[in-house]
Amino acid sequence: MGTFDFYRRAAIVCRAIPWGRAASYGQIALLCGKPDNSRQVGYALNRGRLGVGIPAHRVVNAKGYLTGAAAFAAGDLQKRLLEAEGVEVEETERGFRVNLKKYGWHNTMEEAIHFRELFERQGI
DNA sequence: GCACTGACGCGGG
DNA sequence: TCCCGCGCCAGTG
Repeated sequence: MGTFDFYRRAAIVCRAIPWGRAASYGQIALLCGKPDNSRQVGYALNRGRLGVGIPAHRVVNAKGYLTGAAAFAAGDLQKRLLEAEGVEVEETERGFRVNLKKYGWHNTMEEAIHFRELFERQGI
């Protein structure tokens, strides 16, 4: 799988993040079949490589920090978008943070298999 | 090819 | 829990 296909997969996975939930870069990379490519997920979102209609505000780091907040139009836009979906965002010394135990997108085995088969069918 | 970068993640202390 | 160091990998000049 090349990087182009990886970005196509990432776009599909990101669009599947449920309303009111948050997913980590590594989690998305894993669902795309490349667990070591978490950094590429951040790169793709930052550079708009995943196309339009991507709920980028639902992507945070593994500890729940909104590490991509600076890339939004306003400093607190990502925070407000999450709160508008009912996701509590805590303000800490080290930045905004969400509790992934409570608001994380906890994937089931069926979900992971679904994506794998979907990518297989689409040849990506 | 080389060095450096970064919306990252993990394990150890 | 926090803080580091290290590994990771595509992109960039």
